[in-house]
Amino acid sequence: MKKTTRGTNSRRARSTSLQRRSELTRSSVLAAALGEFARNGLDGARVDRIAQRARVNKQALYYHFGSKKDLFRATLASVYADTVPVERFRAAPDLTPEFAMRALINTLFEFFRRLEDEMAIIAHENRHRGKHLTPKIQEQIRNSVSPIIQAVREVLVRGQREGVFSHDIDAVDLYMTLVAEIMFYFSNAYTLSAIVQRDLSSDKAVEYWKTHVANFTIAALRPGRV
Amino acid sequence: MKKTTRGTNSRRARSTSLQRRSELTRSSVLAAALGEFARNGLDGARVDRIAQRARVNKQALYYHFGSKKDLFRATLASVYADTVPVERFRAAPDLTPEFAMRALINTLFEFFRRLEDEMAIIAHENRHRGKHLTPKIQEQIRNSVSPIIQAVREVLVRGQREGVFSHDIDAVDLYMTLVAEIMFYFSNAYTLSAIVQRDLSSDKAVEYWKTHVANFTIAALRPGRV
Amino acid sequence: MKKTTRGTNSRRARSTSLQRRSELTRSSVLAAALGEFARNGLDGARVDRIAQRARVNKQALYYHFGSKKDLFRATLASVYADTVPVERFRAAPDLTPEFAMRALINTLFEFFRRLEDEMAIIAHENRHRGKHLTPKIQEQIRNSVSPIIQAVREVLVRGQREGVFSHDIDAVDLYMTLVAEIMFYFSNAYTLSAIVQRDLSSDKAVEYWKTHVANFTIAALRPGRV
Amino acid sequence: MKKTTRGTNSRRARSTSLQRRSELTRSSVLAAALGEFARNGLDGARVDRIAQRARVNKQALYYHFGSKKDLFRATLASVYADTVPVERFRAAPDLTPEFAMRALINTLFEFFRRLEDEMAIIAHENRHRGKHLTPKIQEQIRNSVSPIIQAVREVLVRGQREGVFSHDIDAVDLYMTLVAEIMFYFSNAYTLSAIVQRDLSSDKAVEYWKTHVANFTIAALRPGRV
DNA sequence: AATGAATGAGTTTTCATTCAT
DNA sequence: TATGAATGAAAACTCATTCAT
Repeated sequence: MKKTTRGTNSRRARSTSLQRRSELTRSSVLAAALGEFARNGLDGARVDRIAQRARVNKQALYYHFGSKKDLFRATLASVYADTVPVERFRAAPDLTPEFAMRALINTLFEFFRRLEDEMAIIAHENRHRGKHLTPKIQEQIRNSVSPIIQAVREVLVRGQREGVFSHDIDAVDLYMTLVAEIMFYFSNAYTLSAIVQRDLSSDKAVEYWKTHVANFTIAALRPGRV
Repeated sequence: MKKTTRGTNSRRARSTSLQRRSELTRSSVLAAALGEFARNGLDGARVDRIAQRARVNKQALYYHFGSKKDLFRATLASVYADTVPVERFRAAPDLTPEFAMRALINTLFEFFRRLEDEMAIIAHENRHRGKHLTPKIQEQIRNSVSPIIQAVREVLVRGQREGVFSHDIDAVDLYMTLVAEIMFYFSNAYTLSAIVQRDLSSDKAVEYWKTHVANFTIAALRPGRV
Repeated sequence: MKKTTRGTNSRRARSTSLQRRSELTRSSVLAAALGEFARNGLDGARVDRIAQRARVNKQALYYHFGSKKDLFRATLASVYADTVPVERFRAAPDLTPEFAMRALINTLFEFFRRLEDEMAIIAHENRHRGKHLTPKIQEQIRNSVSPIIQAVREVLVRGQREGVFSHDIDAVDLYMTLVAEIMFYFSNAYTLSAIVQRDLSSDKAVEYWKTHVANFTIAALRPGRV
Repeated sequence: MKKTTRGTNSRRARSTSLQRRSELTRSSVLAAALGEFARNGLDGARVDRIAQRARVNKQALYYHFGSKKDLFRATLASVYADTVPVERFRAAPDLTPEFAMRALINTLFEFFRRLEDEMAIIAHENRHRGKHLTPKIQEQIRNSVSPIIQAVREVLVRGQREGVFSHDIDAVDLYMTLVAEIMFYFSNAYTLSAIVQRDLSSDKAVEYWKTHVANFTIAALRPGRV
């Protein structure tokens, strides 16, 4: 950027960089806040630490976000705003429904696996009984989730149409079921590990659970009397 | 799991002369701590509030538990120490395996439904990455969970023996699957509500999900090629 | 004791042992308090710790001494009450005055060297500007110190009479001078060690200082013009 | 050694814009801490009282010093960091060695007489068995003390060269001897007063002891067989 | 006289937030 | 805007002392 704007008058160069700077500040604060809130919760999080991690001054943080609680709200919103790469959930239409479903489950696993911090924030918010869920954020949640539900629905409907999936199941229910089995695994890894006495965060363990979920789901979807 | 300080009331101070007094204090502090930690987490919890709710002097709390962190540890342990009502999970042997499984799922729902605070504590501990899980507590977890796993195993094995359940599934995996679908529902009610735009905590909604889980599970367990 | 009183009626045996017990309690509390107050001062000392070290119940401590401050006062008094073994300071009359003086200095060194705790208490009291020095304690101080001063005086006077010590020095001044050089060494060992960069508490270092003090004193006492 | 916040007063906040503010806060806290720790020791000192005396917010104290213990360490360091007025210890070369020595002793008396608080801090640290003596502080001690030792050495050597002082004495030993007799007097004034039944802090009493110390020292330094 | 538990009044420390430059 | 310093309110924790058995 510097190279291309070299030569233009200094005032413009400065105002541009200020805008950019502001955005950079916001986003680096949000990134830092995500990690801090995820690990420590709203109360355990330290404003100083967020500012330090974001490499911005504390005052800048207050300037942009107003207060710690507001920053938490903004972070919560950003969790749903940023993170869904829609295209990843487009099921390949050339696969059989069963394999498309397995592929989708695989994608969901990989997707959630990287959202440790986001899941922690969401869990936290639920423990706060949705106190910070403004209508706007609720809408963001729906927007964010809908492409995933849509992807589930597409595969499900195709399977039903082709007669390989049961008609007795609803797409949203299936979505919730899948997310339950995936998120539960990742968010409860530590206490579950005590039960099964294995490290559930290892690649091998994750792969095992992924296969189980896929098999279980496919089995449940087979048509037949229920 | 909730403390039932049955009987002793007015005459308590005099009649429970011995070290009972100590136990009463301990248990009422633990009960208060459970609620406070569940709602607010380790950092958000207030020692004053716990003491107040427990109707004990704040310093009694320190006398018995040493520090806030230690109290959290003790609370976590108590979550698993309070005995699971084993008999509730004894499947009636006169039911068909399918109905026994449905009955078991029903029991699990009712069981977890009352453990809001306990689930929150466990969620907190997972967010803390198991920092407070001492070996002793880990053992308590296993002891606490094993009768439930055992109940799941019994029904599963009976169904497999009678040829109505698939042999492709492991009892522990099934246990985890069921708990995932149940606990996830209760712990994520608020953000999930934003998605489906319904109040998921109503009896009707819980009943709906319970039926879904049962149907889904039974379907998955049908024998046949996978 | 038990053996000799065996056979006497139980009441007497008990009352005797109670008296004894009381005295034992008092003295073991005082001994524990001495160490605790010496190491930690009045404010830093912990009543719990004193009771624990004395292996008595806290209530016993309060029963016998009333309060922490009173216990400190009692400890301060005991410092001066217990500790001077008069006979040790009787100078051997067959030594020359110079050797008698060296012997006396040696005795003083050995005497103070074992009084680390007592010196700390005294230092503490001085920092408190003598706040706890009741008239009674002041008298105890004089009683306790006077045999030492007397011993110094005897050797000094004998030397003066025999013409080997100067007449220009007062016995009390000499006593204070000696005590200054000895107590200062022991009570400031840690900061002095930083200056001379040696461990002043080693036997060798103490011996060196003892010799210096003796030489210096003897030299100062030689008769001659001042 | 006492802080003299000279000059700045009303305009202080505005005129000392830069990091001077910080330094002023630090130094006024240190000055207040010196008095409080001297009088009450580490445990007896009250952070509130220090902040109040320093006329700063209590939290400013934590901002600058971290904790009570660290403040004690800083205070201890400051005791030795405040520069010894070297020039005061330069002996006038036109005096005879004997008079130079008397002058030096006089200077030492006047010097230590004003260091009541500093001596108390040092006494506390010794009672703490040098627990807070970091290597850095140890070096500060040496640096602080060395000009005094040097002054003692100069007078001693000159006297030895001129044949009026004995060669049998070491400069550091002489320094320690003098400091012992001076500091001991001031730090033990209260218990010593009980012994001699006089008020040792009066000017007259100090003068008497000063003369005694000088006479005793000069006498000890006379050359001759030891 | 002995003991575990309780208590109240402090004391240190923390932390979000704001000021002044 | 950026920064170091300041601040007030609250939080955790401590400790001498007393109670009840």
